[in-house]
Order: sequence, then structure tokens, then C-alpha cells
Amino acid sequence: MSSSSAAPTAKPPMRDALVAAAFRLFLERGYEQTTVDDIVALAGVGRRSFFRYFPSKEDVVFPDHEGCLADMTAFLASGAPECEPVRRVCDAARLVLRMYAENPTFSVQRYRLTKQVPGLRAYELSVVWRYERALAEYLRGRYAGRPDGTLRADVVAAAVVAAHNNALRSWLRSQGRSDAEETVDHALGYVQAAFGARPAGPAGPAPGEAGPAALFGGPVEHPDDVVVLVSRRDAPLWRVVQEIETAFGRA
Amino acid sequence: MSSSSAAPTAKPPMRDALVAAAFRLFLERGYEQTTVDDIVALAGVGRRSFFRYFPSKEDVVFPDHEGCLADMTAFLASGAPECEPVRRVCDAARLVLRMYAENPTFSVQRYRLTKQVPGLRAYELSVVWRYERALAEYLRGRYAGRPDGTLRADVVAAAVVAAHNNALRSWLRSQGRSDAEETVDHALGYVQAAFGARPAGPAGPAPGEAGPAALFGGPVEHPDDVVVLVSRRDAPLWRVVQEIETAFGRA
DNA sequence: ACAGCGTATGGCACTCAGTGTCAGTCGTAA
DNA sequence: TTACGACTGACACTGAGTGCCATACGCTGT
Repeated sequence: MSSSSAAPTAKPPMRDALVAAAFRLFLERGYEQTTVDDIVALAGVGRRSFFRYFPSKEDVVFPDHEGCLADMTAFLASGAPECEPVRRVCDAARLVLRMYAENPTFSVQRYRLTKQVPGLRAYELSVVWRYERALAEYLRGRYAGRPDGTLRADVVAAAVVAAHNNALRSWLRSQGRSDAEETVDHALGYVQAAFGARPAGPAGPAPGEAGPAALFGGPVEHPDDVVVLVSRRDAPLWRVVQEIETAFGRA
Repeated sequence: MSSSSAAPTAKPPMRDALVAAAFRLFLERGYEQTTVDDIVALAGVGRRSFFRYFPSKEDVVFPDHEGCLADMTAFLASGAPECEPVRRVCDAARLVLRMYAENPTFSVQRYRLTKQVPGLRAYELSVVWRYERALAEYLRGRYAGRPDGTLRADVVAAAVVAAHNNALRSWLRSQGRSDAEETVDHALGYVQAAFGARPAGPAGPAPGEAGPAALFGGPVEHPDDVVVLVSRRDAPLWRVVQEIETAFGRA
């Protein structure tokens, strides 16, 4: 009656109604105190239909993660072989955070739930694990030739996910009031510094927080296998590390 | 009838019998094809007793993880404030791997199970997450004063866990035939190098793969906030990074 | 308009994990 | 011997998840 043909948006059918009903009840009386029967009763649909749209009760809490994961893997698969690998996976992480930041209230509500329901925490871990595996697989491909390629890929992927989660949780605790992009940029910049790549930025020499140029002149080679580096004391560490790697020929 | 009083070993009561029965059935017909009723029937105990010893069906696959986690947290809590934090958590990770290496056949069997049963993978993730949180909490305490203390703690913990898991899985894939300690030392050494700490070793100046001393003399300070570093070209990168951190006063 | 057909939905019954409860049993101290 | 406390088993119950089938809706061809 109320919704038959004059729906403005074309494609939000029963699925969204189930998500809405579920979150109303979860926030009212808690996740574990809400049964699937309660949800389908409020949504006015059959119980069987719930499990047609969501393989489990936990899935209704993360209704868009499957698509988000697909977007991220598509982003990684979409060429750009000239881009430095660590930076590429950091951009992928930024993509994920942007999806969270699109719906701040929803993300904060879900954060409250997952924080206090152990079952949901476990489920979220399995979701995050799939993101991490996608990043690691990409890096394994990029590091295919290197000696410890898979090790480096796994470690970098884990570090990126950890930095992303650190920033995300910080942003969620602020109720979505802080700047999500800025927070995650800072966190990912730390990872990029640790692994010897430039932090994000429009490919310029000084990417935002970098400040003054790190080195006065390039490294000078001595005849007896010695490298001399001269650096300002307040130069950002990642910049120095990068120059060292260049001098050592380990880009 | 068959088992009433002549048990030779004194302290493996019902719990170990349940684990043994469970793994026999899991390996025979698979995890999901085995019900709790099957397990208790084979073990000859009541169904209710299973859930007295294991809160869930998944817990029987990881019967000793609660104790292992307790051991690790105890290790981290046991003083040693003079030890470098990253090295400390690496040693904690080595502790965990040693527990796996104690029962190679059991660990390999469990690996086969968790590899192909999604529910067990998810459960293992929640277990690993608790280890990672324990490491991160320890590091947060050690990095309390630093500017990005919690970020650094989270990232380092994730990197250590990733390196540990990389080595563990490599060892498990080799059916326990490779040297677990050596594998994990190599993987953790990579993390320690990335985060500017000495790899493991008996606290000597040249820890195994280090080779020659990295620096000819210490850094020389110039009056106008400049640091000069002189280094051999073939020096290990982690060593150079460490010296730089020292020179920059960011130990 | 009508028959045919594929898809989406609802209802029903079932399995199985996990929990609360209570009765029985065993070992030990008084 | 009795009394007490811890362990165990049996039963009943809730709730998640699945298989199956009947029905209703929308579309197509005649």
C-alpha cells in the first residue's frame, strides 16, 4: 500500500528494512537480547527471508562490508604498477576508512555494538582479516621477486591494517567529530615511514607534515665503500630513512 | 565397563579424553560433520560435561590457548624494564611459537582443520587477536610518554604477530620438519629492523647476520643543528636506522 | 485475456549448539 | 556412620541456521 511504485530510490527492498529493524532492536535492548524472530516481526517479513539476505545474524551488523571488500580488491587490481606498493595499500586503506566516514552515525552505532558484544567482535575480526589478506596478496604480487617477499607483504599488510584501525577507532571514539582523513593520514604516514616509503601527498617534495627538506645536499660517496649523510636534526625520520635507502641502493 | 579404575596417568581426567575423542572424529569425518553428541558418545561421558570443560565446540580445538596466553602476559608483566620494548614483545612471540613447536603433530593436525573450516578460522582469529592486544597493551605502557605511543604500540604489535604467523604457517606447512626457532628469528628480525631495534641474539654487538660494525665512529654534532653520520655501505640497514634514532634522540 | 514459467516469499519441521536445573554419586572429614 | 561439597549425568528448553514445499507475484508468448 504505502510502497508499491512511487519509491524514489529504485533498489532498497526488504534488505534495508531488515537492517533498520535489526539496529532499532539492537540499540534498544541489546544484540544478544534480540532474536531473529524479533527482527522479522518488526520488519513484517518471514523468518526464512532474513537468512536469505544475511547468512547469519551477525551479517546484518555489517551489511555493506562485502561490497566494500570488493571495491578495495578492485582498486588494488586496477593497474597502477608505477605506484609504490606500500603507498598503494595505504590508499586502499584510506578507501575503506572513507566508506566508514560516509555514514558516521551508523558507524558509531555499530562501533558501540561491536565493542561490547564478544560475538560481534569475533565476526568483525574475520571481516578485517579478509581486508588484510587482500592487501597481503596484492603486496605478495608486487614483492614477488624479493627474497622475503611474502614475509614483507604480510608484515606491511598487518601494519597498515593496524594503523588504519587505530585511526578508525580514534575517529569513532570522537563520535565522528574529528577529521577522519587527517587521522588516518597521520597513522599511515607512520607506517610508510617505518617501511621506507614516502607518506601520501600529491607527489611533491614536502608532503604536508614534512616541513623542511631533510638533507643538505645528497650523499657523498667515498672511495672506500663509505657513505656520508648530512641531515638536519629536526628532519622527519622517514625522510632520512628514504635517503639512506637510496644511498644504499635498496629502493 | 572398559575404563573404570586402571588409568595409568594420574591427571589427565575427562578433559583430555574429550580432546582426544574430538580430534579423532574431526580428522575422520570433519569438524562440521561431527556433533558434540558424537564426541561425548565416543568419550563415554555426558553431554553436559563437555560444555563444563569447553565453553563451545570450537574451544576443544584450542585446548591450551588460555594457558598460553596467560603465560605470555605473565612473561610480559615480569619486569625487565631495561629490555628494549620491541625485542621484548618479539621474545614473547617466540614463547608462543615454542608452545606450538612442543607438539608438532598436534599443531599440524589443528592447522589442517583451521585451514579448511571457516568457523575455526574465525575462532583462531579471535584467539590471535587477544595475543596481539596483550602485546599492544604492553607496548602502550612502555611507550606511554611518546607522542604517537598508542599508534606505535598497535602497529608494532600487529607487525610482530604477522611475522610470527608467517613463520608459524611456514613451519606448519613443512609438517614441523623445518627449524621453527630459526624461521621465527628470521621473521622477527625483519620486524625489529623495520622498527629500529636490534634483532635477537645474546646481547652481543654483532647478532649473527649483522656482519661488520655499521658505523665508523659515532655521530658528530655540528653547531647549527646538523648531524653527520658516516657508515659503511654494506652495513645492515637496521643498524644504521638505530644509530640515526640515537643521534636524533628518539630512542 | 489466459496459460506457462521463473523468481521471490512465507510457513513448517528439523538439526544442533548452548544453558538452566535438578538429581544422583563419589570422596572426605567429623 | 552421617554430613557436606564437588563432580557428573539426564532432561528440558531457547535460539540459530537449513531443507523443503506451497504459494504469490511478475513477465512472456500465444
